[in-house]
Amino acid sequence: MIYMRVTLSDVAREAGVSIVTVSRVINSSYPEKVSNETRLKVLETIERLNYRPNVMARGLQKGRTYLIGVAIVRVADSFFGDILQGIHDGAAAADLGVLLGTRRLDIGKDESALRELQSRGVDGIIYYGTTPNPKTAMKLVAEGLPLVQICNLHDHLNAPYVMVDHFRGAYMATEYLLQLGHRRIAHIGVHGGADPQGLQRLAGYQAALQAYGIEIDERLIVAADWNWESGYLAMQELYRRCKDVTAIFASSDFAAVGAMRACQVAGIEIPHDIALVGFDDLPFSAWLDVPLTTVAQPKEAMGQAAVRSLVGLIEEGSAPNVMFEPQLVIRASCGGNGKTRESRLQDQVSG
Amino acid sequence: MIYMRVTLSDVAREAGVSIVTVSRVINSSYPEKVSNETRLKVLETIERLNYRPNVMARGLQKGRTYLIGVAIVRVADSFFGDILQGIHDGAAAADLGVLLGTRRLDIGKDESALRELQSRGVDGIIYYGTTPNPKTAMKLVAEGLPLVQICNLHDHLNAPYVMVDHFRGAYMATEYLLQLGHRRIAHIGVHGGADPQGLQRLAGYQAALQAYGIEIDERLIVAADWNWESGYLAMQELYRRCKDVTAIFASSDFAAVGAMRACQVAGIEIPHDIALVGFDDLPFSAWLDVPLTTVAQPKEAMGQAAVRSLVGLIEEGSAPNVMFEPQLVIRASCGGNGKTRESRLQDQVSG
DNA sequence: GTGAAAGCGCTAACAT
DNA sequence: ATGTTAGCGCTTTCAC
Repeated sequence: MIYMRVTLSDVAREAGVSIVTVSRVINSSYPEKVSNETRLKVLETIERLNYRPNVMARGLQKGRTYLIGVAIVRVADSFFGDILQGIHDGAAAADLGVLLGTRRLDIGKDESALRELQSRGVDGIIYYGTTPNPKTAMKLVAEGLPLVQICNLHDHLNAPYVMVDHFRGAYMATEYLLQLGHRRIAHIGVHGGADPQGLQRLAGYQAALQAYGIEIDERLIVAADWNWESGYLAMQELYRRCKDVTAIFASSDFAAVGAMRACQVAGIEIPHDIALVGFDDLPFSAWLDVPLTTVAQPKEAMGQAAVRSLVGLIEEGSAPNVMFEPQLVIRASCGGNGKTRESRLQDQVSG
Repeated sequence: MIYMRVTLSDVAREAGVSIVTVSRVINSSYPEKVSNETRLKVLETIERLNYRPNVMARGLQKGRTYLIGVAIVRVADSFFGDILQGIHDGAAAADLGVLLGTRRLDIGKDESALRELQSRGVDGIIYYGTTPNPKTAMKLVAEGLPLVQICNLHDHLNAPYVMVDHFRGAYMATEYLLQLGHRRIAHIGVHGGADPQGLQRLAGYQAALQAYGIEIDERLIVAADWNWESGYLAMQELYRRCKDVTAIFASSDFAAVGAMRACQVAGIEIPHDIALVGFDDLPFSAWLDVPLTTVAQPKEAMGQAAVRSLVGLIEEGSAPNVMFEPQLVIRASCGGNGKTRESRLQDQVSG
């Protein structure tokens, strides 16, 4: 069977009125411009024919598609999944559709994803950049396409952003370790030039150390990536470099878990031998054998905020930047007064 | 600045040709119907003006949107994330856009998500149902909207499906435990009537036991949900019921991890005291303290297959059902010859 | 080879 | 209160 949609004119014909009248009934923008009798007749016909307005056709006329595009690295990822969920919920609330424009983690693949979204006529784009120099995004902004940056901030991109204060989050994590008495604190992080947020977290780590009068030891800073494996390898590298480390701030929970495993294998006990703090508060972090102390980002809230900003940009032409406060979630991986998973679960179950 | 797209007629005017000619240049369907000179001139103009075709307008004319809708429960989930990634990649390869139609886990919320997608004029829908009686989906199929079911199979829904053989996967998991010598094998699973796949996994578990001449003990079957907490609670319940269990087949890795934690807290050691098998092979399962033996589904491949099926359905009017084979991934949670995480990682790193 | 005209489903502006 | 006309950006006849 061929799929033929019911259109306005079908309804009009069936109801014995003109197309415009039906349109008026549908669009409440005409409160009392249709007689009650006609309105009822039309509504009945719509119901009977199972009519659904064609959003695309409406969009063509209005110059809007009521679609927003999301340009993120990939969706199969705990972190982006939460962000995307927030975006979706926010969009649903604003009657906007969400169009995926993912590209694989390859740096520089922004181009095609963004152009693709533009070509589909999205009203605006939520952009998670992975390039230090986001050329295509800048071009689109220059062309006037509403775009908001999420999580990552690009200096040269003239678009509002929604993100968490990475510097402050890293500072908080490091300071927490310092206050616990640690002095040899290592950092496993992402420092590729392409990742603004990784650099900000590094800077926060360094600033905290300096604030406590501790000299920065480059040997304690190990590069990793946003995944488990790299955290594992980074931990091995770190241990190769120096054995006197008592604490680690990892700039993502992925890396932290990888490091945890490397410790386990090497017979290093967490938190007894080494204290560990992560970043992001990913869903599994609370369910590890040693629940992870970490810096949480309000991921879903950020997704929703990004939609609100984008709507502002589309409709008012401007939107403020939104900076969320990170929050230190203290669990067991630094020992001390941290809550254990067990007590947390009791809270959860009883609460 | 207002965002005004460059249109065909802009290009035509600039290039001094008609709109149709430009359209012909764009659509390679007219191989040699345009003189080389004109073609070059037009292409140059397109480049200069940075023209991008308006996919929506094209769709309006063609009666297609080149958009497919994805109706899944939620995106912020390791499982759905992978599926969605597969769908996205498959769609990108077929030049299709992916529109999100998520609804929260509430049963019966299918309705609005599906209608919303229909209203946006998607060419077809990939559907993960959560209702035993998917009324809206059935109505859409009856109306002729191409729809393929993913992961879950609804008996009364006349639409092709792409999924893994849940029964067989559960059978394999249980048989593995049986071959390891276990006889008191419990099952933590999802048996709500709304979840076809949970029931199939239960059936596979039961069939394996029966094949080995073991009577089914209802006390060993505990209901859970697709999350950690419920696995944790289910394990506690199970242990309350009987203490002689030597193995557990959990019908999702989420539940398995929850059970693992409950064991840890209760001082039960895995795999020494109890062997554990999960289902789904979620990303974190390999990174647990005791890496989880589990039944893997080819999630991304299934997403891609679903797109191919949907394209077939849209373009040919039919598509075959696709049933993937589950695969038992043996790690450490059942002891014995299972690979440890450590050896796995060596493979990974060296390979 | 190229262009003019019609129309996809809808809404806005202007009648009546 | 209802209808007529025009046009959103594009593709598809059908002429030239």
